[in-house]
Amino acid sequence: MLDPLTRKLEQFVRLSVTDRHVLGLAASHRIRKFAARTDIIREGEQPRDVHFILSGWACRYKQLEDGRRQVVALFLPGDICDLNVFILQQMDHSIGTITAVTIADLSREFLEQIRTGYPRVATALWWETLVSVSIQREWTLNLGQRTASERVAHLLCELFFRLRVAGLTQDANCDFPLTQADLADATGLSKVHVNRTLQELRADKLIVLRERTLSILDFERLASVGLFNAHYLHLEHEGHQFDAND
Amino acid sequence: MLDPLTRKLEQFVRLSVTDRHVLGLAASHRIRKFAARTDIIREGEQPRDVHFILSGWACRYKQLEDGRRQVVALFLPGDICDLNVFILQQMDHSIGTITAVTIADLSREFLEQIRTGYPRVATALWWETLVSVSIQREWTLNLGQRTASERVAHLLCELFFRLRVAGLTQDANCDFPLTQADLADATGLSKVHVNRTLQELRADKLIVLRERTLSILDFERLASVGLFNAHYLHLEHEGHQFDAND
DNA sequence: CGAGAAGTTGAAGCGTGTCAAATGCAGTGG
DNA sequence: CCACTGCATTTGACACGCTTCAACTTCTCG
Repeated sequence: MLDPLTRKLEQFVRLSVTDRHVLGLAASHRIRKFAARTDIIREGEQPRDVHFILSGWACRYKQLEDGRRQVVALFLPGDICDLNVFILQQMDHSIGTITAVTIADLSREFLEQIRTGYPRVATALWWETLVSVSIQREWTLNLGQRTASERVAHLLCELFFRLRVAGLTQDANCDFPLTQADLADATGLSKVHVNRTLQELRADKLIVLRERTLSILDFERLASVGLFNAHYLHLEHEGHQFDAND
Repeated sequence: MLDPLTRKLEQFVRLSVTDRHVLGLAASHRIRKFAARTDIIREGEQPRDVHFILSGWACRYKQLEDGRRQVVALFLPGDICDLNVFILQQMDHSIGTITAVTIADLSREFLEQIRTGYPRVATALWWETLVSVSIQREWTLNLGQRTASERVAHLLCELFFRLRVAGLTQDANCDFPLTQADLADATGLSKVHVNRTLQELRADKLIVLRERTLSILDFERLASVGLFNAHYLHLEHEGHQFDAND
């Protein structure tokens, strides 16, 4: 079994044995665990490390002074939070856990070492960053243009897709620890309306969602309801020019 | 007068004479002009260069199949579009001009040269990228949580702030080439509602906006209406550890 | 078994969208 | 110089998607 960081980056670039070795070391070095519903880092704090999620779900969120809360990104196992954000002086948002989470801290020094000595790994990290930015743009589109049912359907498609790539689905099923309140914060809808929207999707025989498990009954139709097109996830893996030869 | 790319990057990092020299060359090498309301690159195409905006306004936008359109970012003079996006196979969005625009194309080779030989410049480019991603997150918050008048006020504050940093304001005034339709696409509102919202801001003596010129009558109050806080623009310039000594 | 969290339901209100028409403004050609 | 054209802005009336509030039910877990 590959270590998770190698697995993640090989989505983008084929790595050499030494590449894998250095990643395996990095991802097993400093491990931290967090309980569900706690903050890993808060707005205003100074970021120290890059976080690699080994297990569990987390989110990036921003809050307005009056308490309104927007989840601006969701992190699944294998995701990397805030590559090189330590260039900035302070966090402009917080990162909190949804479930219990295990992370590997990747140090500034490690990343510097990658940058200078492991170009393919650096490329893969770049790629991962660009994908997460692309997802951010798609969320902007989601919030700005899609209706409630489109938003929810789109988000479910995206998450299922990303989980599948991470090997965290069984057939059409996956763990789904988000509460309706979480979905509301991520889609910019009220809890009540998320509830009604989910009922609509259930009534249309598109999904089953109960006991923290999601089943997609008809991905095609769900994708069409959510106007979902996976292009923005950039999973093409056609970067053969970057592949290792050894 | 500094060349514009040096000016931009010195927002973040103090550069050496050689740093400036190489940037001056890069930003004067391949220059292209585009008319207003044309596309620089379209969704699905393969990106070739990074674009540095010498003059004019442009935007990044995404469209749904049925025509709904979301502006996900605005580019002002001095902004850089899509740093290193050429790692990806194809554009997941389009970039179009608002006004006539002049860009300098920065080649892949130039950026590679920077990465290996000009670490402070590379850091500054990184910083610029991280800021643009931070802006993207703030827009997500804007669309997800703020009301119509908050959204518009917030956007006006952000643009005025960015223009000021770029030296493109005179006192409380600036050129403002966005139409109400553009504002609608950027804020996820309808044109009609943007119109009413602007009237509200005008009635409250917060702004004057006519003949493509914006005047901010009371920035403090406009910022408070829009729940605007400039932190996310990361203009602190405290990265002294990165400054050049020569 | 009890208590708090998560989910569900109904009713009412409002913020924003939609539609349609009028006005203003700038550029173009006769 | 004026009519013509087209785009941007403005206005009014109405519709509706979503929010809010409040109560109730169902889960979860110590």
